[in-house]
Amino acid sequence: MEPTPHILVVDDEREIREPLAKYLAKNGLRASVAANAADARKEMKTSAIDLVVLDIMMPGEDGLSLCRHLRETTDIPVILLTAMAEDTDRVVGLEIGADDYLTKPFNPRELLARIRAVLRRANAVPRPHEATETRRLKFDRWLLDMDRRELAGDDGVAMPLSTAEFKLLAVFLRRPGIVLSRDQLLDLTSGRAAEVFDRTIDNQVSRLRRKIEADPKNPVLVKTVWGGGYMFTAQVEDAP
Amino acid sequence: MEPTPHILVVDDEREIREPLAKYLAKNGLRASVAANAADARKEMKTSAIDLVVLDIMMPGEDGLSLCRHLRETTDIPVILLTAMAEDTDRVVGLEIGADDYLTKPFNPRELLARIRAVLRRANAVPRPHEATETRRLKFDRWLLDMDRRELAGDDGVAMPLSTAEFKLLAVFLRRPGIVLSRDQLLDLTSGRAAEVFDRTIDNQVSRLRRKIEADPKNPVLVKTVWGGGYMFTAQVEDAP
DNA sequence: AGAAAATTGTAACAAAATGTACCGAGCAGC
DNA sequence: GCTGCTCGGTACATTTTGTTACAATTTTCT
Repeated sequence: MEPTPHILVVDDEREIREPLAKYLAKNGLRASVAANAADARKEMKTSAIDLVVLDIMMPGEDGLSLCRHLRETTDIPVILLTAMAEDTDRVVGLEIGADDYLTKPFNPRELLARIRAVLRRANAVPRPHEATETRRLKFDRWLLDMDRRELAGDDGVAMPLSTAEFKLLAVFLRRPGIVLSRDQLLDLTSGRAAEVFDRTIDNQVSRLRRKIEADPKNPVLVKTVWGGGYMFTAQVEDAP
Repeated sequence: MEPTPHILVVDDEREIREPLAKYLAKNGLRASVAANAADARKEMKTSAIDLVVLDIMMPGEDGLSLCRHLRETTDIPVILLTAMAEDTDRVVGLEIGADDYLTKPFNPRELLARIRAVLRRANAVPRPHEATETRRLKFDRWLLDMDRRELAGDDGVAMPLSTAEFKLLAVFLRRPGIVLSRDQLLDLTSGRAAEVFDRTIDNQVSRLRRKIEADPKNPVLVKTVWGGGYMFTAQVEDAP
């Protein structure tokens, strides 16, 4: 997949953040930095981040909050940095779903080892629908075969999908009931980052609607959330 | 973006209540306090509370009783504080339907983390298969599907709602019979704070009325409270 | 009561965001 | 090469939303 994993280091202390990024870059990883949760979110919108190293104690939005957000809206692995080795912190951090944690001060070499371990684990454990299990998904009056990349109606009639349409639909089916911004969708479907003013997703949504919505003028499956993005709103279930 | 959640701390000990509210306020939450269950009820009638932190052991009306009441008449999340870590307490508290609990003495940071977790859970659009709660609300002659973001009349005819209209209606339905100021509504719907003189909410109420009121000139569902704001006055019930 | 002030309703306008027709570059297969 | 399809970019129509202005309404003040 990815030749060089891209790590995002989020820490409000420049004396931690910068040398750490340099160290990671020196050891064959791409590294970006962010000084707070807001910057981190921005960075993740424009770059395809593979793993986040996150300081739990930061001014503004709490690290825990960002971690939980990541856990719930993406499946990007997170390694927490915490200043104190208190039990409550460990429990809370892992409850939220961090993949690992380190207590400051830490040995950079150990962090590197853990990053590699987590990435290995993340790549080994397949994402939900890239797994061997659910290869056919049912929604509304449609059935999508992920292997054949074919969409068929209730009546068995096939609806041909282009590659981009299939990818977009697959992304939606994996995240029903969640608002996805255009940036997220662009990143998730093609790995690109939106430059100036990108209407690509609008067009693809328009094309997808034309194929799967009964009445494309009044979309029911792919709702647009004004100022937010798009949301897939339909029950999705496995079809064995 | 996100409206500022408003937390109500109910505890009879001032030494707990006050510092806790200050701590929450410092961490980006709005916080009110109440010393007993009666005050808590009063406070909830005048403010739009998003979450209640409730000490289970209080003189007068019992905390458990208030919790049960909240659970049965609203869907405002509750986090219980309990002095004893006994099994009976945990069982009783969760049976009643508290969303979480902590045993005193507790780490404020942990409470903050749990508050955020509960709020996120409450705000998150649930995945279809988790959607066993109340995602369809009935009022007057209307039925609002929170998942599909669709409003339908008694006769089944759909009434299209814009994003802002849907958000406003959803906020009202979650707090029937409570006066909401324009500031609160602006915060709850769009997360904005009113600058100089903002008639945005007036307009959105006007537009919403045009769609859901039988006679928009004589509104029955969304009453205006002169000098106070607006109040939704209609029975709201779950529609399974 | 009547006048004045405060507050609300909403039409009208402006700004922002979205839908989609169309065009052309790229790319596969022939 | 040619043909047909895909897909991103552009342009323009449409929709949605915030702001302003002013009339209507309610309260307050003589």
